[in-house]
Amino acid sequence: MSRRIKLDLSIILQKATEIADEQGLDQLSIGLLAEKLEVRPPSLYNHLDGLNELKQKLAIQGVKKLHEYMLRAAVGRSGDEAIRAISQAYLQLVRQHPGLYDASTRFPDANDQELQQAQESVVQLVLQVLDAYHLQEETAIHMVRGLRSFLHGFSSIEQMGGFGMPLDINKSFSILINTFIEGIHAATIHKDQNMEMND
Amino acid sequence: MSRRIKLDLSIILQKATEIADEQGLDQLSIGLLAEKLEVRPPSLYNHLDGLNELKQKLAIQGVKKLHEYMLRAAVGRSGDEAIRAISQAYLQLVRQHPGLYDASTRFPDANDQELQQAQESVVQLVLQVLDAYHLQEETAIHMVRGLRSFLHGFSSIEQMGGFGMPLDINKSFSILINTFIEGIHAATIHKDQNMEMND
DNA sequence: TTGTGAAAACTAATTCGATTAGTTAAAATT
DNA sequence: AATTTTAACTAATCGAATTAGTTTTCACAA
Repeated sequence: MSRRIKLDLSIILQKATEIADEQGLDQLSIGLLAEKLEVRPPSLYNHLDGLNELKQKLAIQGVKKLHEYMLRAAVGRSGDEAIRAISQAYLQLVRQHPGLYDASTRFPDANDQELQQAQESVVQLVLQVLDAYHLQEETAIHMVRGLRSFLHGFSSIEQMGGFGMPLDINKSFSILINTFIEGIHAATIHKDQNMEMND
Repeated sequence: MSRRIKLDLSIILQKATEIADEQGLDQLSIGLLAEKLEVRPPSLYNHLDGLNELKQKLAIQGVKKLHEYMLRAAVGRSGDEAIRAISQAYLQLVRQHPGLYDASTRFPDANDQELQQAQESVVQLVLQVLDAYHLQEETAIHMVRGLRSFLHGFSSIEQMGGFGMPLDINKSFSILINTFIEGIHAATIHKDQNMEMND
């Protein structure tokens, strides 16, 4: 007989991702995961330190995949078009990997180097897109926060089934992104003009 | 000797709220709650059906309190000022009752009448505030979704310590709310050209 | 080919939190 | 004062995560 089963961290993460995305992150348990992998629960401990660490790894995967989606969307685009594209990519990531995304917002290990680096990549990508507007540095950061807040809020609420009204959700999304884009235009104060805002 | 302890659903909810707000919703357990109430865990089952029901009750409290905060903020205000006020109230609620708010987004029982009614109240309140802009009906709903998304996103990210850059968070918030308000103004299409405007 | 060591599976046992069953004490009501 | 009800309690069960300790398989060197 060959070895009962051939496990591997990446196989484990893949199956865990499937469970989290399909059944919800809270349904992900060592027991269920072991069952799907046709292995006894303790076997998983040869590859990871426990459920919590597993979720943290998923969190990292989630942010990396988010960056991947957004990067792909941003390639070859700039300005308003780029903002629309990365926003759609964000929403798409959350729709396609709700469990992974959930992990990335609920189990981020603030001390993890890899996670921080992935998060930083996302922020940098958005800042780069905003570069086209020549905003003041601080303003650009405020806008990144705004876009991120909106995207996280919108997709989270959609995931929890929170939009009750019978009105097309995708339409809301694109209208609101456009609204935000107008806001950026309004906030545009060229660096070259170098205005000082003190308060 | 008098009865060992005097329990009561409202006392239980109050203590549970304290724990959830101070230590995080995930730290709330029957065991810890019983300990804080100086009672044995099983005693709590005389007053509620379990941990899950408890969290659902907290969710309801959370939405009710959110409405309460926003309503108080909206009184006597209208237009842009009202939007700023209810937005600040939202953020304040999340800051003062992170656990309660968390419960309301993570454990809403979609079938609960009381919860639905409380949520509906919040939506109605915001719609009422937006009335001042005489938006098209659909547009108004899109804007409610936008404001809600932003507020939920911003406060959630703040709670998880997600704003890493060293830039004042309150300033971001007020700038972004103003940006959103400009967006509403831009979206303003009068339902009825004969209606009087506020600004 | 065979023996050995490491990796990674396994079984068995522990722990901890939630929950249920069944008992008893206090309070309220007649 | 007796009885009924409420709400505490103890004891027991259950399920999930984890740890301990054992055994199987595989890679590789003699």
